Amino acid sequence: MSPKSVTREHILAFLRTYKEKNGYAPTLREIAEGCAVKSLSVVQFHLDRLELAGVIKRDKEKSRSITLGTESREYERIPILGTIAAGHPVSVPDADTRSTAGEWIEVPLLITRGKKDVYALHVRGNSMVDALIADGDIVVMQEAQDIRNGDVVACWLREQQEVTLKKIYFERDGVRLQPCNPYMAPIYERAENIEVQGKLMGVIRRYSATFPP
Amino acid sequence: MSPKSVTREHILAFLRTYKEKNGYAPTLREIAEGCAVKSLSVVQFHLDRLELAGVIKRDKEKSRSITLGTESREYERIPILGTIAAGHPVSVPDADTRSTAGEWIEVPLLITRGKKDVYALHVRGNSMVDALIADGDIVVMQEAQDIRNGDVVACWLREQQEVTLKKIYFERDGVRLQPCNPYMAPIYERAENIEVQGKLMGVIRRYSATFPP
DNA sequence: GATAATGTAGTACATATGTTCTATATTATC
DNA sequence: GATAATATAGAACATATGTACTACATTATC
Repeated sequence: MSPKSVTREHILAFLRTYKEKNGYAPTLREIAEGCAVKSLSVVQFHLDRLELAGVIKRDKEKSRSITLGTESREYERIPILGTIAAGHPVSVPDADTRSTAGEWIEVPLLITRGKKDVYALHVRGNSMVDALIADGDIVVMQEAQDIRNGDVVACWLREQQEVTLKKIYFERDGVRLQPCNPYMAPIYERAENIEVQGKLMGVIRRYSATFPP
Repeated sequence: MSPKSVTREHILAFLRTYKEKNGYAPTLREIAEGCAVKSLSVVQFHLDRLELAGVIKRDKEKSRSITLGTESREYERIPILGTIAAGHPVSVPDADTRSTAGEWIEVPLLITRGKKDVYALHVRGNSMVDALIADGDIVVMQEAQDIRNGDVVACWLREQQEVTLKKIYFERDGVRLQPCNPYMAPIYERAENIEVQGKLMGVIRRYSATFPP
């Protein structure tokens, strides 16, 4: 049997764990040490083969530039697919385009509850303070399906050309949109004017420490 | 208005797009070139600030080791020490009592930034909507120390006998408390009347699944 | 067993890259 | 306007890091 190079497999495994742990790729010397290989050229050799096989990719003369072809997906890692702002509808890439999303965030199970089709959006601007959502927040959303009374949804108001985050109630004359801020009054819309773009699952806010106001 | 350092924001944006495009982080020189900054030390300077603010993380003397806060895959388990409500001061048990805390929550490192003395509180009531915090939210706090201008703090107003969450600014005649809702006006208090009880680090909100109204 | 294919070691080198220092400009604060 | 805080520039430096080359060992194939 051809051993298929145990060292090569070892290097590949090392790459995965190292990137998982550190968030960036190792150097040739770190690989050599981590895989008990005594020579840099050996690492070069195997990396060349791995690259030829299309398992990894790296850029010439750039340090720590190894990227893995297979991205390990795991746990509660969800993609940050874009930005939500008042004047723009939420546009979410197709499921297949999603793998290329650059930013990810891990959110508590408390929020996602293990649901599928969950993604996150950066919040830009202060147009959603009436939903108690601030500029810079990250909102966790689920794709619009099975919307029920009381769900907090992002909906696009066609006439007004804006996105709003409100509790939704389907009533006999139309739709009631209730702000999350209990001190604010609801608005009423015809069903044709609203387009539900996603269901709100949670909010993650972080107060930046050292930035001036 | 304070510019919030346009260069710093630029660098942060550059980091995001570069990592998204290449799969690994840029070097200091690449950042300098990409952000039209002429000096490496300027890049160093801003990276230090960004790291201090917990937005990025990087490892000493390692090239291309910048990771974005939103990529952090780690969690921290922190105790939920009690409840924060308008009419009651925040009472936090001693550090030694803490191990016996019954409730815990896992929060993203994005929020805690690995700091010590971090704990969580349930929010009860709607008295803090002006801080964009809703009934049922969980706030992540840090014990009151090293409070700086612009920090969001929980403070007990002695005269009024109430807790409020506001951005704090120490000015020459007293203290300015600025609501997080940018559409609301600040209040001014004498320093003797306020007692800072903790620094706000983050908020976790979960929208409960479809309770009827 | 000869020969080629494959894998490993070692070393030298150029440069890519983070660090540190000083000096100067710009902006806030009182 | 004086003083501090913040931001930018420039250069010198140490080393981290990828590359290139030769030599030797191990395994496969006939």
